[in-house]
Amino acid sequence: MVRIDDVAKRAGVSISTVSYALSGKRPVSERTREKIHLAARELGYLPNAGARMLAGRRTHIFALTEPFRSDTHAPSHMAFVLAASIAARRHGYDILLLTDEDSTQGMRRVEASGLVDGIIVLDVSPNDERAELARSSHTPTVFVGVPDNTDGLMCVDLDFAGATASAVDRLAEAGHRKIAMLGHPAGNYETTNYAPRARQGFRDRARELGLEAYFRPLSEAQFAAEDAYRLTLEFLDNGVTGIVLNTEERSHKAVLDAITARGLDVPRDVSLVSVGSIFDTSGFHRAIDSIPLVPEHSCELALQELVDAVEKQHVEPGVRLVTPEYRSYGSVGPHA
Amino acid sequence: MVRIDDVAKRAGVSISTVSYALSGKRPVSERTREKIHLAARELGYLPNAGARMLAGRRTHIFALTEPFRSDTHAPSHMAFVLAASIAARRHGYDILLLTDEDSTQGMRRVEASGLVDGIIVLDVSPNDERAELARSSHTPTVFVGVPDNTDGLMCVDLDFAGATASAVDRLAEAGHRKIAMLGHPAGNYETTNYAPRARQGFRDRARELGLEAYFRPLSEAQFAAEDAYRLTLEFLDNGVTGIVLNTEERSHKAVLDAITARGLDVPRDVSLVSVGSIFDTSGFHRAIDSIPLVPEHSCELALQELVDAVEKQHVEPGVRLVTPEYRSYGSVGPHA
DNA sequence: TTGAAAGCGGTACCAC
DNA sequence: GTGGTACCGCTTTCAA
Repeated sequence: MVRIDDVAKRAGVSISTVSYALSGKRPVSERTREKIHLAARELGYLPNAGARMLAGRRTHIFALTEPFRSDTHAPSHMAFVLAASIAARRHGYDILLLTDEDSTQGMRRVEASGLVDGIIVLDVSPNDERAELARSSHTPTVFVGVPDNTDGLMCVDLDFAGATASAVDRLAEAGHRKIAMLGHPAGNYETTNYAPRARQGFRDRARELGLEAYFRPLSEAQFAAEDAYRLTLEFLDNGVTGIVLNTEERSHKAVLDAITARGLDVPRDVSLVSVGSIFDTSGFHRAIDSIPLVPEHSCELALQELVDAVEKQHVEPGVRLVTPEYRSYGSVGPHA
Repeated sequence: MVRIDDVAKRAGVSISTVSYALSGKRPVSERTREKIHLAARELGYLPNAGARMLAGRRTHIFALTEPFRSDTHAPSHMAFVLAASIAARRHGYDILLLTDEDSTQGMRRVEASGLVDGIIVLDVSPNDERAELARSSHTPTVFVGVPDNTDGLMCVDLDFAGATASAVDRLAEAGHRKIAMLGHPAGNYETTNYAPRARQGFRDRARELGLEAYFRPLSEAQFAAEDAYRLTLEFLDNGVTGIVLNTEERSHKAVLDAITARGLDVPRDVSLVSVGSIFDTSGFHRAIDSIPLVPEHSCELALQELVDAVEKQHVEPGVRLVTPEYRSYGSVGPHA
């Protein structure tokens, strides 16, 4: 194993100068800096992780806690893990997976052993037990998602209310006066925080604009697509001309099928906007405008917060909402 | 932070005795052992990770490299990551995620910095570049999957050939003489190692038993289900009475649909065995016998190998195949 | 059966 | 701008 002394010797300087030259924590003359970097590169030197942790009180590792529940949607979940990991690497941190059945146990463990500099919490539920733990922890922690009680917590999430609101805006601009929203399975309005926020944004903005607006949740997951089909037919038969979708992928297809079944066309007769989807809505037979949930955005912001907290040694609690981004694929047209 | 001196003080012994009592690397009298464990528990003591790495030359962390390719099947992938992580924890190790675009880069990094005690390689391709790296590495590495050249490598995988062979056995025992196998998309027979092995086991055993046997791959993923439907009809029309499935979930449904479409019944007219599936085949409308790919089995075996190599400081190269396990759900019946 | 003390390989303070 | 060195908290050898 190549040690810092090896680099120092080869560059003809002291080990402290090597340390400073590589960390940049103290000015070093251009010439020595180059010599040192060259030597380090030639030797393939990387500081020993353990020594760095011990002496520097910094591990350059973040823990990622993610309870794998039975209802976990694997593709979304993976996208978030991957996005978090990539964002972390960009800041020079590695990700340690915390998969203990009891998620608080893993957090306690890494905290007590000083294994990580910070913790990223995924898959946040409204009354998440990890919230309380984070409050009493000395390890900076960021939530990707929003629990009910956010006191003293750093949270990052998509602005779901803003997203549905701007979907309503878009439909209103196009002249639609009677709109509807298809939501998640009803249970999600109890077990998640984002579903109600999305609904709220829809209702509030529709009221502000004086639109006639209907909201319908789906029933449980396995029947969601059938539900979406049936409810869409209902909407259409009631003269709805703009629909906001906040559902999983299969229901999107079902909605398109229902519209076709009535002999109608998007966007000629009906306009569609998908909100908070993590999949690609431009790939459907009929591409659908989207205000997507982009894991990369949420995670990048979360990591910035976390790195800041770690390196400034001071956490700034608060909920940061990612600004929704409208992606136009031509599924919204003027009201006939 | 609670340090070892705190525990030593509270237990009234020296720090070396605490270290030995907790690691068990040296006999300690029953009485002191108890005192020390009590003190440690009361104080919530866990050894500092950095200090342990530095002094003990062991990090208790394994790296997990998993290139996320576009064709990655998220649910399977997640199941393997989770299984690996759980198996690792059971052995007292944590998992560090390596998601660099260039997978060898991450491996080099953790090796040079001594961040991990070992490496787990997932999603192995036939000519995996990580194989060469593992050979020249001093960090013990285990492959979950089998590359073409396994010289000097530790590999673990399901015995796919054995699995299809025993599926053939089961059909032969039930009196079927004309059987068929539905395989993966054709490309997988070039880009993966397990697909050809499964095909091989099917062909060889059928030949040994003198059965009339047909093998058909599917076309690319998005048309797989349609293919499966069509090919199944062909099989049935040609008098095939036993079918081995080595495909993803949707094609299983398509096969069942095709059988129904011909007015036939499982297992009265046709017998079915699924091989190497990672999903639950007992949940279909018609439950299907299965010789599954169980991530927990592969990962548990892989972790045992890796832990052994790390703790005995000696790797024992070789390919360990997990013995297939036949799960009977009543989809195989006697040949009419 | 137990204790004292020498490292492990860096970081960062203090001098110059 | 650069170098010497006292830690960081644990493991493990050596001695008792």
